[in-house]
Amino acid sequence: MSERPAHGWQTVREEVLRRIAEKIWRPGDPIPNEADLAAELGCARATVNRALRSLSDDGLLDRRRKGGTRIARQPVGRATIEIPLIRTAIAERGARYGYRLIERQEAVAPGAVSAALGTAADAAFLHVVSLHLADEAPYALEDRWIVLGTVPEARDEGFEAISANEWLVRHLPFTRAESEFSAVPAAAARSGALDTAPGDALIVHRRRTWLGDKPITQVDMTFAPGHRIRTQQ
Amino acid sequence: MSERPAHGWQTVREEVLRRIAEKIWRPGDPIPNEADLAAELGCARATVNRALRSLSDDGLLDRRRKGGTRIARQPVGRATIEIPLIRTAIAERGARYGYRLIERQEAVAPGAVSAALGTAADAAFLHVVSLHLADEAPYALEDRWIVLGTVPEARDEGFEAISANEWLVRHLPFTRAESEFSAVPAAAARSGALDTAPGDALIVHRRRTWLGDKPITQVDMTFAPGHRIRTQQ
DNA sequence: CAGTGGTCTAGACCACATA
DNA sequence: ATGTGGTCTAGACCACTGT
Repeated sequence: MSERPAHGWQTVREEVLRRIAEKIWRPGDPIPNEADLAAELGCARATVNRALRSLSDDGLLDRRRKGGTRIARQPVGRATIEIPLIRTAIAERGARYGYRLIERQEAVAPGAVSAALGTAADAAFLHVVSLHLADEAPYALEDRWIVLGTVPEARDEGFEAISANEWLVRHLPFTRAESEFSAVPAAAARSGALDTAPGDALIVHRRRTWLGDKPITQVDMTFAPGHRIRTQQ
Repeated sequence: MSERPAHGWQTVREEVLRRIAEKIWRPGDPIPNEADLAAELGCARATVNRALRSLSDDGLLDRRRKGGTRIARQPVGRATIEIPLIRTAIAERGARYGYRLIERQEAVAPGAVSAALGTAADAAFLHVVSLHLADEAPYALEDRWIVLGTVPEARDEGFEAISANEWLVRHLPFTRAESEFSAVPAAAARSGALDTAPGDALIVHRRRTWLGDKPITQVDMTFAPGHRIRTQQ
C-alpha cells in the first residue's frame, strides 16, 4: 500500500506541500516548530528537519532560528538546468553526432576573458573553436579558451577527433562553475557556421570553470536557431 | 582559529573537494565508504553522509548502493538560476521601477498553452500583457495566461497598478514550476514595446507553475536587448 | 548473498536572532 | 534570556544492487 516508510522525510514533505496546496497554511503563515511537528506526525525531529530543509532549499519555506518557519511569501523561483556533454545531448535526441574542428591556436586571451577567470593578462591560453553537428546539421558552435597554466596537457591534444568539451570533461574535474545565458543575433561573428538565416536569434551559454582556485576554461556555446534550454523537473 | 566545528559536514565536504582538486582522487576513482571515511576523519557516519550527499547533489560524486562512491567522470554541470520578482530585480540594480498595463482580457488560450498546462481546450483564461520599466526604460515584457479555474480572484483585479507577476506571487504559492529559455529576434510580435533596434536578439523566459496538480499560469517574460541570466554562486 | 548507501531515532549541544 | 533551527552522535534497520 504505502511505498515509503510511513514516517519518512518525503512523507513529511508531501504533507507540508499538501497543507500549502489546500491553503491550510498560506503564504506568510508560521508553521509549528520542528519538535511540535515531529510529535504531531509521529516521527523524530531530525526527520522533520530533513523535510523542511528540503522545502526551504526549494524556496517554499523561510526558516530562521528563533523566528521559526513560515510559508514563503514569495516562493523564490529556482530553476536548475542540467548541462550535459553536447555529444550526449545529441545522442539522447536520437541523432547522429558529428564534430568539426574550426580553429586551434595558442594565444593571449582577450582582457575580458583573463579578467573573468582571474589569470594574468598575458597568461597562455589555447583557443579552440569547433562545431557540433546533429545528423549533419549544425547544432552548437563551441568557442573555448583553455588556461594552459592549469591544463598544460591540452598542448598535446589536437582536438581534431575529440571536442574540447569532451576532452576536458574526461581529463579534469572542476569544483566551481559559473554560467550566463544571453541572446545574440545570427549576424554575430562566427555564427555563420551555424547555417542561420538573417534575422535569427541564437541563445548563448557562457560557462567558466575552476578546479579549486585554479581557472580551467571559459566557453561560449552558441546554439542553432530554435534551441531551447529546459529545466529538469 | 576554526570557524566551524572541527568535524562538521562542511569540513568533510571541503576535505573531499581538496582531494579532488589536488588530484589525490581522480575522475572515476572510487573513494572509501562512509564508515571508513568517518573513522578516518573522526566523525559520525551521518556527518560523512551529509557531506557526500551534498557533493552528489552538486554532481561531483556518483553514488550507488553496494557500488560505492566514485568521483564523477563527467561532473554533471548544474546551473541554478534564481527567479526574482521583476520589481525586486530592478530595485536591486538601483533603478526606479515602473509598470504599464498593455492588455487585459478574458479569453481562451492557444492550444499550446492549455495543453502544456493541462487544462481543457476551452478553459477560461485571463490574458495579461504588461511592461516592466527600469528608470523609464523598458526592462521586460510580460505576456501571461492565468487559469481562472484555479485563480478566480484574478477576475476582480484590474492589474493596472500591480503586475500579474507580483499579484500572483502575493496571492498564491506554487508547488511545481517548469522553465524554458529561448532566443527570439526583436522583430517578433509585441516586442516593439521593448524599444528594440532591428537585428536585436531577445532572451525569453517561459515559465509554468502549478499548485498541487492545479495549473496556475504560463508566462513569457521577454527581456530587453543585452539582458543576461546568471547563475547564483 | 553481502556490502553499500539511505534513512530513522533519541538525545544532545550549539549558534543565532529576537523579545 | 529564551526559543528556534542547525548539527553531531551512536546505533539501528532497510533497500538496493553487484557478485
